[in-house]
Amino acid sequence: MSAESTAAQAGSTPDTRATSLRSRSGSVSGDAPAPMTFYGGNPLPLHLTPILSKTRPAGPASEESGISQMLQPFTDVSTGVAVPICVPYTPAQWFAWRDLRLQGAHRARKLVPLPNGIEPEPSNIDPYDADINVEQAPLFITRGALHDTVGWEAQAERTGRQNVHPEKEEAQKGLTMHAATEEQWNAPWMFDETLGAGPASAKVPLEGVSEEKVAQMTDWQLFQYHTRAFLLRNAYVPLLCRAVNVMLLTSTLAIGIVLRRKLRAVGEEAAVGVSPLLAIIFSPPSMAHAILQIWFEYFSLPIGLWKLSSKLWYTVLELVFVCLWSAELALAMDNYFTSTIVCTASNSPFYFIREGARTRLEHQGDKDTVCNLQVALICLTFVSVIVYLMVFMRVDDYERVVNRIRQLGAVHCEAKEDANILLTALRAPRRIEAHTSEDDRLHKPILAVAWLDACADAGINVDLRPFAVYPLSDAYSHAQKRESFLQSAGACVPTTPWFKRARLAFPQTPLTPVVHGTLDPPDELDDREAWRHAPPWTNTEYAIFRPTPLQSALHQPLVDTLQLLRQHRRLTNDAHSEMAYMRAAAAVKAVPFALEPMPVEQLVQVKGIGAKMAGLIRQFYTLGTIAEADTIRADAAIQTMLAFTSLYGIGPKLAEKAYNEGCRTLQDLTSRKKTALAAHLGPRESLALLPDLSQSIPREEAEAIATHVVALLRTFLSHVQYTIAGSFRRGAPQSNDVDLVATYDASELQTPAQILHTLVDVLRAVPCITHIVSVARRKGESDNVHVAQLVYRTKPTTLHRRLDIVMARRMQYGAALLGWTGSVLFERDLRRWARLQGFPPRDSYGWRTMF
DNA sequence: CGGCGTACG
DNA sequence: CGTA
DNA sequence: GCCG
Repeated sequence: MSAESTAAQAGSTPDTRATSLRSRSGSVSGDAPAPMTFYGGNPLPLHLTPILSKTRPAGPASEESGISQMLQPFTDVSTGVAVPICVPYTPAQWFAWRDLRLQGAHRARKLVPLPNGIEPEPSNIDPYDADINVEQAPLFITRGALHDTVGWEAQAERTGRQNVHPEKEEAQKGLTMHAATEEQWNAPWMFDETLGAGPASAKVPLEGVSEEKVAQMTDWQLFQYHTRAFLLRNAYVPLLCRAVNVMLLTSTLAIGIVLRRKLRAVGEEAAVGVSPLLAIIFSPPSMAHAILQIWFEYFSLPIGLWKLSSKLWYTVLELVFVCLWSAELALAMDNYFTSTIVCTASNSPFYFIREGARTRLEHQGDKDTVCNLQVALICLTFVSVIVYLMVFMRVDDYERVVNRIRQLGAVHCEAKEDANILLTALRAPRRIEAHTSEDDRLHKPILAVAWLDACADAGINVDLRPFAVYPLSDAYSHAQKRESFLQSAGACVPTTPWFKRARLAFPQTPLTPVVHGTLDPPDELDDREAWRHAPPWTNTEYAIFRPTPLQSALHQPLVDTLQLLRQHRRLTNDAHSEMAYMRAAAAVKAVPFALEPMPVEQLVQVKGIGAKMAGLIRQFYTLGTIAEADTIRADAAIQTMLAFTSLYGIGPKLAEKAYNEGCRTLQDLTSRKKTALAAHLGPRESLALLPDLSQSIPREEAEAIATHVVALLRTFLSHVQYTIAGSFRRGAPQSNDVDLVATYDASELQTPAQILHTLVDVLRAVPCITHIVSVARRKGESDNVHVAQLVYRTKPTTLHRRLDIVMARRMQYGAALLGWTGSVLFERDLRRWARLQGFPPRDSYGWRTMF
């Protein structure tokens, strides 16, 4: 909603609006704004909630890498009721808690060793690290700690393995393609932006195999390897095949001529029938055909890209030659056995006396020559037929490839523009260049078809580098610096999942204990008491039981890669797979020891990491990357759709739809019809706001916004208490939106919805909001928590900010705080666990349904 | 092999 | 279907 | 895609 219409609806003239703007701007923080007469409020002194002011003392926020989320009691000041809730904490508090715990203040727990593989090693481990050392604290049986966090009365004593806890919202910066400050932030996604691709001029490396591996190979393996590599990569292999074909035809022609001349010389033209003549007739067109095929192979459009009818005609032509040469073969054989010069021996079953069987060939040697030539003709014709049939098999191969693509769940695109990977039988770089755009070559891996088979055999997305028939961009090639098993599979097709082999190379290595955050104890350790009950890292299925750092000190790159895969699953509407990746990423992020040296068997023991994830993790630490992630990064369609979803109201479905309708830039989206999905923030406005909204908000500004809004709230409402929730509350140094959870005096008669509406009216009148994305409707009194989604901006010179204001009744304040602190995974696991415990369903804030 | 968070616009 |  |  524009400022003008807002002002008009508020009934103020432009002049008074300007005045009010000026007078407010000076009082954003600190002194309360002048009471607005028509609301008759009673402003209260401002005070910040402890969460932000205590856990985030002065200092550069970016240096923080502490644990961000734990279950902790939170006392409702007004009622004195303990409302345990998760709060963020810093490395300082983490160490403080650990100290307390070592002093025996922590709750009792029983250690259960991991089933196998990880034996406690009598090491000189710093006892201070003991509880985050997997060797000593892999699994726990603890008392459930959650019941008391949400006001459920019953405390079920529960045993459960606990572990993995994560967070989910954090720096997904790597996925934000368009930074508003950059030029052309709305430009379509480009491969080289993502991958830093250079000109594809490098030679395709033939080997991915280390010298040691080669040295270990037997001669036969070496031969096989080189043969495969040759057939797969050499540009002249098709030419060679055709050359062999032409040579065969030439020989056939020559033999036909020789035979014919020889017989003609003795007046016995019909001695071996007409097969030599036919050979002479068939050969020239066949050679022309072969040359035509060479031309097709090296100069024309690839057959795979032909129109269907052209392919059919091409096939028919092949068929014609198959027929001709089959006929010639049959005839030549018949002529041989029924020849009047009797080539067969008298003891052969094919021998029989023919009427007038005789020969004018004067010498037995001449007769033998003729017979041998006829045999040669038969053989050559036979081979020719086989060669033609092989061509047919190639045609069949195309169908096979298409089927295989379907089997693998991939999509076969008729138009190569739609594809993100190009498969080809072509080998000649020139020719590949001739039939792909530079765009294609830069953006899309061009692979031999064998890659498909490798993927099918291995059951995973196999490293595509060894199958490239055209130089890949740097991003694909750089990881080759690391030696890998995938590469030792090289150009050949792996027949077993690669991780089965990889196991051999990763003997069990001692685990190195590592601690989160900085090792230097912080200077001041306040709030010791508050962290008394913080749990150590535990191997649990539920995120809610585990402390999780905002960023993993050990695995952040891996976490980011898994998150990328998660995004891909989201865009491809695979919700459950997406969740698995979210869980896995979160699990990895929370793990306080290095996963890099661990073999698959141990990785799998981490809850949330299964066979596939373990394989991917091994792949990541072996190759330096995950093959599928590279594919995704190079996938223009995915990246484009990802950018689309950065608009408010555009999710996976709409992004896909728009992409299929031809949209390639964010601008394209706005020109689409029927796009206004979100109530007051359609694609057009969302796009206009994106440069602002994609910029992250520093904590200081979040506090300023909260202070300002609450000041306005207090002009008409008493006993306001508030907290900045969301990722800020989890310790994030910056975020993309501000979640403000507020509550008020329990004796107040107005409903949260009414208050919210009043507040929004005030905000509009100020004006400090530009858009109202949605506001709760005025409903019955039973609505205890309501939400307003706004776009906040004080003056035209500042950035637009997404602001969610949550208004909760006092009874729901703690629950609302918990609900709005997140992360998403935390919320889901909280509910999952609660349901498992048999807690009755309550609503999101503790009343009707479950959390 | 079933289930995977939940409410609301 | 999108968002929190 | 993982877990029970």
